[in-house]
Formats: sequence, structure tokens, C-alpha cells
Amino acid sequence: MDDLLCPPSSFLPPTSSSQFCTVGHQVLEFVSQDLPEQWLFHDGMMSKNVDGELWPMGSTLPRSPQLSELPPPSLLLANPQCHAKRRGRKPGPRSDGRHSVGHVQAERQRRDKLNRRFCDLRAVVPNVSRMDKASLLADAATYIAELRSRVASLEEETNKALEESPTAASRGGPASKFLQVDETVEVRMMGRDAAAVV
Amino acid sequence: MDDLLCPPSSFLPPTSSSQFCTVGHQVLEFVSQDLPEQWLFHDGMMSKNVDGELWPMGSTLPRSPQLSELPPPSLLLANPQCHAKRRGRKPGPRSDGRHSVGHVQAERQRRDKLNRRFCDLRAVVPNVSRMDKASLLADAATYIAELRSRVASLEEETNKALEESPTAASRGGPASKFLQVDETVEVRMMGRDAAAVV
DNA sequence: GACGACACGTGAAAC
DNA sequence: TGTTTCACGTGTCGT
Repeated sequence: MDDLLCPPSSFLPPTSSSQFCTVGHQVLEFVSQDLPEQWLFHDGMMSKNVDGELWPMGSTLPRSPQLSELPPPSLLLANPQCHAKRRGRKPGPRSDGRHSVGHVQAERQRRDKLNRRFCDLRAVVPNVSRMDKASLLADAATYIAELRSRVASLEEETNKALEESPTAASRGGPASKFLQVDETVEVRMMGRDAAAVV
Repeated sequence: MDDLLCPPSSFLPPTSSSQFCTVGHQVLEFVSQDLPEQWLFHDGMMSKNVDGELWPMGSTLPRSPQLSELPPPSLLLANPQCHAKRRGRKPGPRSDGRHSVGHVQAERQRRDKLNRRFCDLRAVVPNVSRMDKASLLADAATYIAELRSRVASLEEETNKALEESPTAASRGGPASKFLQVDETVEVRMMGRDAAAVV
């Protein structure tokens, strides 16, 4: 049942490892190489309607139909970036409406809002070393610090270059981007035998 | 016993609300203005030893003494940034060693590792609009995009200024090479954790 | 009391 | 095997 939501074309051999050898630059390359978890672009509301279909012994939670309205399967097949292999717990067989019916829904909504934010944070951070949430946060922090230091050095260099030739700023160049390679090469290991230049 | 870990000087009036007005810019100002939650710098291992002391009906979990070794109280008083008001659930009255004794510890360790990462992500992101985790992630993503666009514009400006006056490049800079970013950078592995750009 | 945000313990999958 | 990461439901606290 799981394979219906995640088409087999996006499935990978279980021997993952050692992909994306020299892909690097810093231009936000797409990250659709492996997908070990659900860390991909959250196209719309996707990770909402997972129970009742994914898990065979689904919970009988009365999900509100205007919120968890699952898209037609054609649209589902067009977007192979749902969570490939679910890791967590099953949606529990609870739902005895004792005193927390909408609470579990609200918590679920909050949870996958947070997961969406994780997804699009991962979309803007290159070189995410591992796929954990913790590593993503650490890489985001180091990337922000690195970007900030690069901005500082570039500002300093721009000031020096501009006081060298004050007329340079008013010209229109052919917009060829350059990347300063000293002091910010920073080869980062992505696995056992792969690296990426940031 | 609780007050020893969290000194009363860091306690807040219960009427929190409306902090972090316009503090921002982007220069990594310190964020020690209000502390509505535990989003502060995680000085060392602090959020580990919280149960059994904070909650009156604490769990009787046998925490390993070499991991949750709390620092001397003098160091604790010097750093008043523990979590002020705990929000979550109590550490459950379980701990019946049926089949998951170290599992709850491992999960707890993972949880506050993630919280530490949240803390030091929050340390490098300015303008954190609200104190939620979700807002922090969203602000981090937008801040990364903003920093990146600023780097791009600064690089373009630097290049224009440098190709206007080519004597600036041969100035006293320490071998500042420039590398065009459109062509592939070939990283060659020299060992297990070393690489060379050729 | 309802809503929002967190942390907790726990089952289950991946490594 | 054991370790690690994740999602789930739930209790609790503060608006």
C-alpha cells in the first residue's frame, strides 16, 4: 500500500552511499539523489494524509475532510517526493474520544508544519552532510556563519576596490559571476569517498 | 533544588509577552533580553539533568552518572541561561524496566541534542520573529536566502570593480585567485579526509 | 474551556 | 545483534 503513494521509480537500491561526487559550486543544486527520508520539497500538503492508507491497520481517526483532502492519484504520481519509507510509529489505534480528539490533529498539524520548515530549510542549505534533523540544523548554522564571514570579506574587498577605481560601480558588466577561491574553498566530506566544494 | 540550577535572577514574571520588538540588524547581537523559553545558548550540557529535580513527582530513571554529570554550581551561577519555565510533559512515572530502559535515555539525549542545535541556530539567525521552532526555521531559511543574494550581488560588484582596475588584483593580497563558477571544479581525493582542487 | 507550543515515553524502521 | 532516528499520541503549561 505504501508503494502506491511512492512510485517505484523513485525507489533506490538499498546500497545507498557514494552519490553526488563532485557536484558542488554553490548554486543550490537539487537534492533529489537519494531520498532516504522525507527531506524533500514539500509540494503542497502532502504529509497530512498518511494514515488510513499507508498503514494497513490505520487509525480510525475522523479526519476533517476539508483539511486532509487527499489529491487525486494522478497528482500523487506526478510528485515522487513524498516520504519514501516511513520511520516513526504507526498512527496509534487510539481515537477513543475521551478527552482529546482534536488535540491529536492539532499536534499532527504542528508536527508536519515543522517538518515542512525542515524541508525548505534543507532546500536552501547546501552540503547537508547527513540527513538527520540535528545535522541539518548544525549545517545550517555553520553555513550561515560562513556566509556571513564571506559577506564581510567581500564588503571589505569591494570597498578597497571601489576606492581604487571609483568609476567602476557605474558600469554595466556582462554579469559573469566569480567565486573567490582562496580562504573559502572548504572541501566538505559527504561520505566516505565524496566531497563537495562550497 | 531547582533554584540552584536555575537561579532566581533568571526567572521571569508570568506575564511574558511582547518581547524582541525590533532588535535585529544582522550582526549577531546577543539575545539575552527576555528568554521566554529555553532558546538560549546551551553552555555545555545543561538541559540534561532536569528531571528528578524540576518535577516534584520525578521519574526514578537511573541516569548514568558519567553522562549527566552536572557542573559545579559556581559555573552554573555564572551562566543563567537554562530553560526558565518548562513547558512539556512531566517525565513520566514509568521507568518500569520491562524492555525499554536505555531507550528513553537515548531518546532524551537525542531530543536535547536537537534542542541544542536549535539554540545555536537561533544564535546565528537575527530577527527571529517569534520563539517557536517553526518560526525559527522559517527565519533561518529566509535569512540564508537573503545572505546568499547579498553575496551574489557583492561578488558581481567586486568583479566589476576589479576588472575596471586590474592593478587591484596584483596588490598586496595573499594570492587571491579567482575562479569562474560555471566550470566544474574537480576535487581529487588525496586520502580519507583530504582533497585537492585541481 | 479551547488553542498553541513542548516535552515526554514508546513502537517501529533504518543503519 | 545493538544503536540511532523518527513519528505518534498524550500530558501539561501558558496564553
